[in-house]
Amino acid sequence: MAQPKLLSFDFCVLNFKFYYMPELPEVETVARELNRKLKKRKIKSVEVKAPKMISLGPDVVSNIRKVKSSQVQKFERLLRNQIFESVKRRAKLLIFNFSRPRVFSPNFGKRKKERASLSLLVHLKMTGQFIFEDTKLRSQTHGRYCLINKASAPKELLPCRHTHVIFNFMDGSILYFNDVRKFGYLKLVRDNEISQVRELREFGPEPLSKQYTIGRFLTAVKKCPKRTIKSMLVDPKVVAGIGNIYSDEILFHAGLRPTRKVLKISNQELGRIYINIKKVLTKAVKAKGSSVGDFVRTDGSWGQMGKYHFVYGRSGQKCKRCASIISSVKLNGRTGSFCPKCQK
DNA sequence: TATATTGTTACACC
DNA sequence: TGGTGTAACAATAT
Repeated sequence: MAQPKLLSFDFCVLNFKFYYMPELPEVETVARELNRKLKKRKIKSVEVKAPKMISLGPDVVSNIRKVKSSQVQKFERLLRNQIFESVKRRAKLLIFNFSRPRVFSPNFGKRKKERASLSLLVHLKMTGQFIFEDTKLRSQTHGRYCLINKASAPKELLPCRHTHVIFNFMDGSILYFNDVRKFGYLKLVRDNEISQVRELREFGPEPLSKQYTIGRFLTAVKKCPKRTIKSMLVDPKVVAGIGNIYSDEILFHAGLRPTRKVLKISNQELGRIYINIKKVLTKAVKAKGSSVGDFVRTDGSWGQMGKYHFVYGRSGQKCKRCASIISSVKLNGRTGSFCPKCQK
């Protein structure tokens, strides 16, 4: 009887059902939540259980690269005593900033030893998730809950077999990083190295920024006249943060099929796509924020998030607008869904 | 066994 | 040569 009530308040879950891949709105939600929850918390210790998921320095990320145990130790050591300052998002990448640790030279603190502050870059890829566990909940329950999978078997003790990195805070609260597929990564860099991080350099513009104008959109798109519009929207170098789900939804609302070639799209149609990039993502950022909250309160009820989707994941079902059957195509190795009547 | 997924890379083709 | 597409890869639950 007491348990659902407990879960409804102190337990902050920041994750998504495994087939709702985190894209810009989901990562934005995670960033905002974590920013609020982690601000000024000091790390007591870090445990890395899956060395392949972490890396040090701005090097190119590779899932295959073996990380030596010394690097794991260094990763854990560098993060110890760090204080979370902020969590931000760039494309689908989470950027954690830590405050500069006060390190003094041996001569009685007269001279500060120069040391760059640290940033942690985290990509959730498909199934990465952060779960923050407050002190209050932990003192009130024996077990901890990990809603990592589906409604039929939602509860697992934390840490579970998919927990790969654990952040223990001074006040007893804990942040878990889980990833079923292990495609995600945590990359620790010094702030003076951050400009060398390749993925950050190569990201296209943020679609929700004021700087992302119709002009920028048109210029970028028209550079590749022979590509399909869908492949342009999901290309992080063209525009940041859009994946399979939102590209499908944007194209539905713009009324264009994903297979259309850029060359054969009119300026008016491109304008509709641009408008809907802003519209769909803005709506999703708002919706994700609230639906995640609902999800936590209902404990195991995963619904809510898909209710705004018109085409994604609805192949074979009726179009919500015209009742035609939603079709799908394979494009660049990904499934694209569209309504054959609403989208031309 | 086939499928789903992201982002990167290797390679074929025009 | 470079623009473009295709396939493979990482991992694992369904």
